[in-house]
Amino acid sequence: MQSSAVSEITNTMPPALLVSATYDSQKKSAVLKFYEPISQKVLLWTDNTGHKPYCYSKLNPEELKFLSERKDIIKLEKASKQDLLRDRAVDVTKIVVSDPLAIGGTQTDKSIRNILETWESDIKYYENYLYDNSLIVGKYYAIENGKLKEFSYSIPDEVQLALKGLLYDKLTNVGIIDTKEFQDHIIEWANLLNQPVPKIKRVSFDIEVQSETGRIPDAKIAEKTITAISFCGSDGLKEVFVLKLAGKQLGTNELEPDIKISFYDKEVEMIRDAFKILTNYPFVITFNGDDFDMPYLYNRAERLGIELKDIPLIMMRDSATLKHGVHIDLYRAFSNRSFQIYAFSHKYNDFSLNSIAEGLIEESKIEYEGELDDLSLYELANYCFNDARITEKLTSFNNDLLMNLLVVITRIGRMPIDDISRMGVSQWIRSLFYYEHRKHNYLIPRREELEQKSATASTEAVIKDKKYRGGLVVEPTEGIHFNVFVMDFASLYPSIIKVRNLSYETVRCTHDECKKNTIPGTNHWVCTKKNGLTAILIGSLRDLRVNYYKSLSKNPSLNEDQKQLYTVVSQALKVILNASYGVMGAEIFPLYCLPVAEATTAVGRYTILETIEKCKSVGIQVLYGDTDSLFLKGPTRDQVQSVVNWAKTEFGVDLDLDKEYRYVVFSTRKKNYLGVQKDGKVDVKGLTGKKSHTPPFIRNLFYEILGILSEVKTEEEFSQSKQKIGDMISQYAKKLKAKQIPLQDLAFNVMISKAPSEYVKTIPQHIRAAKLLEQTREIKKGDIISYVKILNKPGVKPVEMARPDEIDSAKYMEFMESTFDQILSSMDLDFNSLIGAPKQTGLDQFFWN
DNA sequence: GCACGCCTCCAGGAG
DNA sequence: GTCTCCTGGAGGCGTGCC
Repeated sequence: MQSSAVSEITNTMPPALLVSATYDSQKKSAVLKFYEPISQKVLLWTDNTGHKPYCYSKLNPEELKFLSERKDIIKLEKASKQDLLRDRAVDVTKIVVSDPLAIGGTQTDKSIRNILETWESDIKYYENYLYDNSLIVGKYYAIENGKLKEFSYSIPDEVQLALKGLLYDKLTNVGIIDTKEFQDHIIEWANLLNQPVPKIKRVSFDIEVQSETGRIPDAKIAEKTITAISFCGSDGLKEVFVLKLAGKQLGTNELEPDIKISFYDKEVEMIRDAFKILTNYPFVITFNGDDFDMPYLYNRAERLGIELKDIPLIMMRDSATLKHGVHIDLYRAFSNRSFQIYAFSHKYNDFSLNSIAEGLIEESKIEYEGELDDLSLYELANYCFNDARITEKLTSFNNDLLMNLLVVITRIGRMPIDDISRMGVSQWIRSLFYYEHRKHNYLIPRREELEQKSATASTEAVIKDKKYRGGLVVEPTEGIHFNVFVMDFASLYPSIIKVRNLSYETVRCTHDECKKNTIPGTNHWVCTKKNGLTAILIGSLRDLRVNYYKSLSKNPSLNEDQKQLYTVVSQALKVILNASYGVMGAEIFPLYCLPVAEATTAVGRYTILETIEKCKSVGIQVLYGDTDSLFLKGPTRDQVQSVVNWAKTEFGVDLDLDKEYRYVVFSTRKKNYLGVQKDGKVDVKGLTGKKSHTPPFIRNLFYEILGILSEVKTEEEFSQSKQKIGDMISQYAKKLKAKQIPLQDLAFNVMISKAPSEYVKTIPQHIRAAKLLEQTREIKKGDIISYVKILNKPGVKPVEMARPDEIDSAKYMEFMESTFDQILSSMDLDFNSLIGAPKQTGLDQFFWN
């Protein structure tokens, strides 16, 4: 008999991490999920305080009397809330109900939010429960005598000391933010974020299913047999189940010796055993389990006659979870753009398990010839286990980086960890803001109340169809520049939000006397009487990251584990802060407020423009700049310091030295440059040669050229390098002309961002190729299409369908020319003369000679 | 009929 | 389903020329 990883809490619980919350529709109560790190179990706790769902109305209880006849209405209660938009108290009626569906159900004639104008009726019940009880997911709690109690680990002295230093640094509080309220927030954040993150016990699993050629099995029907199930646990479990099928070769066992393999005669027995393993772990990890593995297993189990009570899974509208444990679908987590860019620095380009694994952990899926169904049983086992192993490794590399990040973001967003892993930044920030509203008894505004503010934009975007103007990009100074300093403003937009007190309720506030506190370049003004909620929340997180965690993560007196935590916290803050401005300008964000986003970028442009003027006035040449960065040509330390000090006192922003380049090459193009740092490291920005869709042979040539450039130290060496570069390019050009380049290396790799049929306005090249591919296999959005350019008809063909003799070499030469001109033109080199083509006729001559 | 210029769509990237 | 700014390739369409 296996012991379950889960148990119901009766009366007591040792300190455990609050990880998730749900609603139990049978018991009609909120249920909390705790992870207890010593027993490594999930503990369930059902509310015993009688908390009930509710929403608010501005009608008084008398006017709402007609509701009291309903059985699902418990009571109507007078309440007073603070209305931030109008800066005054407001009387409301709290409508308390017995079931969340009474408020937000789909029955249009019954659900209260459909028949009345209501406030705070679009919040999930378990979220309400968390907010009302000031429960913070990711915090430790204990239970004594049936009562929930906060639990805090003590923080090392040197960490507390660093915090004090931050609070007494007066310079960090330029602006009108009230020091006391602001500093209380900082302390509260630090105490929460400094709590240790426990090791989370987990298992990953993966299933394989029989399938027809090119068809993806349907998880809803689950009519095909499950042939293998593999598991990989953080505790060292390595196990794979394989179904013996008639006519299948056994093959030879090439599994690593520590992997346990079991063969089954009956699929249903294999599934039952799989359920035993899954219930034995508090956390279950999958790759695409929401859409495939979990529903397939669930529906297949049902189809094979396993009773519902014996299936430990729960299917929801667009996700899947466990009755007791927590399910994290890594496909959902890694698809989050904020994670992809800010936490994992764009090391993977698409969201397939293989790309993510190659980019982050240098692992890949096992390749096989032919069909999966043709593999021997041992081969299948090996393939299947490898997927589970990679999936687990994606959560454990870098000392459990991903798990730790999720826990820390959970703390900031006050949101269950399974929701954090599935939802975007706008949802995280929504949750954080709702929590804060409840904490201070502020009424959360309805969308319509905020819409009035967003109706009028006062700036015009540079790009057509955009709502407001964004960051400023300085025209680069063309040429090669030696000894270049890159300065950047630390968290510019969050700094602006803090210093200018920006928030939905403070921008264009109701007070007449605030109207003279204007935002440059707009007709907006900002409140001078009250601190903005956004300014406090984002501002305090910004100060923590910039002044505290960045240095804590390098503090030599701390041990590795501690430093690790602070690095993770710093990264989590980076993710949140980078998104915080953007959501203010996103309609899907419930507190969307266009003037806040507009004011933020307007002040950003003002700040960088004024700083450029300041640089000029102290004699520094500014070569380029983009939004929050400045490229300075050979400034002295003193010059830099004077600008830094000026920016701090004038605007309250931190201007930091980001990089020193030995030299930088600019063309006339914005967002396009190449820089070589003092240690020879090459930075390439925006150039086509680097882009992921560029054919490998051009990208390889591009990187070889960068290799040459990284060696260059002086202007003389630079001239010498030109010869080498020329030789290299003409060598590749000759190969191309002679058709010696393998087809694979000629392929453009472009992602299809919607279903092929949805391209109606124009048919791009990769879609033309995809349509040819569709004849043999299914094409979904998110797939990467590999195609080559050919001479005939549509001009493109999928690589696997093309022949070497139909390649359009001239097209490739054109692409090479434009790609390398991006660097060559500003180095005084000409592509055509490099490859030995005559000036006038250029490419044509080169080709037909 | 076809070269061209102009605009739009699309993808990928910087910040 | 955070945002705007920028580049480059190709498709689509109208215009004017032969």
